[in-house]
Amino acid sequence: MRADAQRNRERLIEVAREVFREQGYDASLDEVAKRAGVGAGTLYRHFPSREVLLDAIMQSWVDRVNESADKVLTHEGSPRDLLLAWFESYVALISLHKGGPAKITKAMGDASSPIVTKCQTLTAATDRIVERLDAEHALREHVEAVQMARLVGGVAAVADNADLDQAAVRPLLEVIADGLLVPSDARSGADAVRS
Amino acid sequence: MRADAQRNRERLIEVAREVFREQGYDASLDEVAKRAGVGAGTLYRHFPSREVLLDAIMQSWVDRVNESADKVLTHEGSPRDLLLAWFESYVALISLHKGGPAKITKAMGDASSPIVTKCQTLTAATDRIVERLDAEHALREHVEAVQMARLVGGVAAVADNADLDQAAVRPLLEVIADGLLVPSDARSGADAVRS
DNA sequence: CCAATATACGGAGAGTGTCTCCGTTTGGCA
DNA sequence: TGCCAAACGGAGACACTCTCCGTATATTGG
Repeated sequence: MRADAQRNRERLIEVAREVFREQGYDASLDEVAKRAGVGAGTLYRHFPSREVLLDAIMQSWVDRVNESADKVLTHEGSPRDLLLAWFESYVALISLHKGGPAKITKAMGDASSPIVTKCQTLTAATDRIVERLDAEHALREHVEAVQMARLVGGVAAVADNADLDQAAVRPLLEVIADGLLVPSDARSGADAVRS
Repeated sequence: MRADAQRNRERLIEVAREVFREQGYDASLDEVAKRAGVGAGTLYRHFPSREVLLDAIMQSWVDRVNESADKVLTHEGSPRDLLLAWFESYVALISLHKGGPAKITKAMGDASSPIVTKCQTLTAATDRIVERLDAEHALREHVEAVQMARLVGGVAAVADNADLDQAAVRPLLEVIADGLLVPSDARSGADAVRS
């Protein structure tokens, strides 16, 4: 790739990240081009669609997802706390921009989406959490990472839509956690085994 | 109102319902006007915004909500079955059109939304279910209808986004139900009292 | 039945956003 | 330095929302 093309590409990503943060995923792409000081054609040559641009923006995001999962897994606490910690991370990660949760839950099931690899990262991270909890026999039977992702994605979508703050989201996540974990009295046995 | 105005208004609602069902809530309003055989001005005079038009479309929907709640409440079965029956009705009711769940969960918290009364209908219906289950001591403490609406709305939003079918939605609703209901062994006592 | 008039209609067009096409410019190599 | 493939830019076609105002018509009182 020619040096000027490389520069423009990077600048566009940088500016787009800024604009999307300010105005949400629906922001005008021409605005992005203008603010980056390039023509609309240049933007669309590098990023044929809004989705492809989003994909590029999210490169660094993949690292954050994995870091968050790592961090959550080092937590020493009850399975419920661990699960809730991951849920809160999850919501935060997909709610970086307005409209983010909808975008991501939509792409989740769509193999042809340009950001499908990003979603896989997220699912893989969720899977690590599921495996850990499964090893502790803390989860009910037949709990899959995809379902967990859908449930928490749903909460994030509602929170994003209705402008809920973290305090309002927490109880919703607790309900989901309680629905996924084996009831507490049954679990106390498993806890005892583990410690 | 003049007779022709009345006619146009009704025709617009009818056509809009059809177009929205076909193309989702983002369908072009000019398309609605054209298909109804009126000018764009006529449409916008009757319905200054897309939201107002949606509100008009949904008049009959209010009845359906209440009917569904009535029907669910006549169910003879476990609290879990009753709750799940309502959840499925709820999802169906807000998923009548593509984009519906997002629209409704968004309006849910927004007192200035033109369809706020419709949302209240939905919340009121959910409240009836909550009261019934509360009377049976089947719900955990501090469960509010709003939270329930958000959780199920979230699932509906995901399902709508990712094109999930009913079979895929069911387990998600079960998780939420299990998270809201008191664990089964604790509940058996309450059941005994009721029967 | 016929004005007179309030009421409603229609569609051109302004504003905004997406995306393409193609003439012009430029980076990189021989 | 000179060539040319690669990249640029922005005008403009197309789509959608919403407004404005000249035109048409339903209604009503005489």
